[in-house]
Amino acid sequence: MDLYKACGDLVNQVPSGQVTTYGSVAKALGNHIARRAVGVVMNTYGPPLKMPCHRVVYAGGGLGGFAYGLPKKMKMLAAENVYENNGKIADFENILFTDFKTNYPLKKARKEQLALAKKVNLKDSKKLPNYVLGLDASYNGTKAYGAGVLFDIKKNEPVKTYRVETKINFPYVPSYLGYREIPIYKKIIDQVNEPVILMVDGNGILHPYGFGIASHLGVLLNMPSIGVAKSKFCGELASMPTELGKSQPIILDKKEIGKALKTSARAKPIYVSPGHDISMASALKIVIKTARLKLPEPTRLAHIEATEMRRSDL
DNA sequence: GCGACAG
DNA sequence: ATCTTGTCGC
Repeated sequence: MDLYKACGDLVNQVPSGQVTTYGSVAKALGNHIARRAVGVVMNTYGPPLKMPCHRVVYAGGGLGGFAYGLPKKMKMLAAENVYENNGKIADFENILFTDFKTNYPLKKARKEQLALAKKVNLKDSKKLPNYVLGLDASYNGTKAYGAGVLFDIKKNEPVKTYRVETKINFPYVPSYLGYREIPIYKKIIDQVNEPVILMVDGNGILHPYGFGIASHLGVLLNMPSIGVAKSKFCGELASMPTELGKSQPIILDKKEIGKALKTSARAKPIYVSPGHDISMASALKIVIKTARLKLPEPTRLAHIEATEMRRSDL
């Protein structure tokens, strides 16, 4: 699914003499939550996709942003008889275009997530592997650098590092992270021969639809997986964990969807949730066992590696 | 201005 | 995720 192209196809429908909003384009993509992603897409990928970014403005009629500067945006709009009035688009309500032709790609994606979410298994698979594969990605525009760190649980040490580079076609949209990063991780996992537990930078079932990237990846590849996030995506926690190595449940709709785990005395807790083919208890146990600093070693090392790959490639 | 939506 | 030096504190 190429959401960059889908975004370009929508913005190209806005006629000269009219404007639309970031949120309207997002709704046409299938979810208003993608409004910020629309701005990011135009800013980062607008030129190659050739879309009239200058016709996209804020919901209240504010001017919005422009990669080449606001004066240029206003000049281009003026050439189409669209003018500014005190920092707002004149006659905004009457020249607002929202009548997009679309097949709502994000609605399709959500439907797919909901179907796949039914396959999530939260019990431990017969025999959990002795290895963890920590996964993380770093970005420069449309280019992604992915790293996987194979980690021996018993010996408590990294064994091998995998690296991949790939083009991506999906922006970061909250609750759709899998569609952006799974293609990267698949390329890494293809090279791994040992049975592993996937440890992903992101969430498992700690997700508004119970289907974060760790669950998504685990179900698609039929592998046990764990999600480890640095901030809370959703749900409520009764109290903050204070003691090192202790956790507090995160509740959503009266169900426990994850744990806030204190792994460092001074840092904020991390958020652990099972992805697939693993229990909450085992997911937590493995994260605790592999954590020396704030983040568990497999993801921490993968993060360092992915960042280094990007920097050395500049 | 506040709160906040993983990466 | 990315843009970014030094600095405070355990």
